[in-house]
Amino acid sequence: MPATSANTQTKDQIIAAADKLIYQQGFSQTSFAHIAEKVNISRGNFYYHFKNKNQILDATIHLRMANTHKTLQQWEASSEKPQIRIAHFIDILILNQQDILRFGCPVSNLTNELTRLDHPARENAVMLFTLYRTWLRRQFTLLGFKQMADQHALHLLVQSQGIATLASALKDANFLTKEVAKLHHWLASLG
Amino acid sequence: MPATSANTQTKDQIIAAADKLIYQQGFSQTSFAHIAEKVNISRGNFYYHFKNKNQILDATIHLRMANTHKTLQQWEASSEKPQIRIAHFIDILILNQQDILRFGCPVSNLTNELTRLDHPARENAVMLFTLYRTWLRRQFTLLGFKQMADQHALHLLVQSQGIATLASALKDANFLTKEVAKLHHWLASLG
DNA sequence: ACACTATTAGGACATTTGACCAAATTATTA
DNA sequence: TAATAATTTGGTCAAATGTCCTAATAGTGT
Repeated sequence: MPATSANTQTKDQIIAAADKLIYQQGFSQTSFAHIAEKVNISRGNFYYHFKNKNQILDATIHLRMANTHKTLQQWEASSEKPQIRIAHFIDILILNQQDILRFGCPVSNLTNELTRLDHPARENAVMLFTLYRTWLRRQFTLLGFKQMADQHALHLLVQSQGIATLASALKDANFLTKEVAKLHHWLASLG
Repeated sequence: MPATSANTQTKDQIIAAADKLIYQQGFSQTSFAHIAEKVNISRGNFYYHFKNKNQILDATIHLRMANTHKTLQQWEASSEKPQIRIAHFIDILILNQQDILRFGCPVSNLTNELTRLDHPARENAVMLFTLYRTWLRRQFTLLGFKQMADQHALHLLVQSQGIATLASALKDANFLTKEVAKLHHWLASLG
């Protein structure tokens, strides 16, 4: 069976599988055996692409940061109106409804785990929060807010975190839908 | 070295240590070796008091349920005014500030982990949420709310979860304090 | 065809884990 | 004190884990 071609093929597949498994099971619970099974490679192969398990975690976080950056740019390009852009953020709760109900929020999950592990990569995980916070703050600034921009950004982060946590714990899709509607109303009442 | 006396001495110590370690490190990351070190017993001793690791988890959850029940009763006895009772709930974010900043909320942490582990004890962990929800709903009912009582209860749970998550991720005690003040204002504006 | 590099496979290793057990120790009761 | 029960110890076991290493294989350029 010939290798399919590209240089980073296997490496990217490992990162993609790690990304998904870390979200679903957590970093500690995600073993090389699990990833190897998903990607169909041998365990020993990892150490050609990565120095150790922590480097896979780093690569995963960098992948998430890149994806987040891309998403934020798409939202920015989707409209000139900050309200519409911000609405996209609220809607990720709906877009990822299934996953959120099953596993919760990937950002807070990883941050929380790395915090409790006292893991050096914690800072990078927190940066995913900061990415959203900074972007939201900018949108609220464009909306005309000055001092309140950051508070509004944090408000949205608090709400989405609380909603995701409760919806996942109660496994209540209806609750999630209604809370998202509330958030949209709040956003509309601002402009 | 003679055993100190009481029958459930060691068993209770195990559960207490497990409770703390599970909060700080998570259930999976809490090993018998960890607990044994804290309680100063041998690893083999566990299987005299518990059938397996899951039974320690069960005991821990039951301990938390008992403690929560006791706390709710104390809040109820603290005042005739539901607002004051509810205020106690809000204040646990301040009371447990240190721990929350370091480890997050113990209820959602455990529920989230057990959910992602597909662990049978998940249902019991969720019951800790339900305990607070039901109690808060009753207080809001006493406050005069009927249909909205449960929504208000969920609102408080969402807020406290979001605040705890963000405060822990950002490690920002000031943010936590301010958000708690907001919650108190919201509560005052209801009555 | 040949040599050289990139990639992968598979095994070995030490460590940790939950689990189990028999022997030793302590406490209780007759 | 002697006998019985309650409790604790320390060791063993198999499975899983991250890490490391060497040999095999695939790909590339001469």
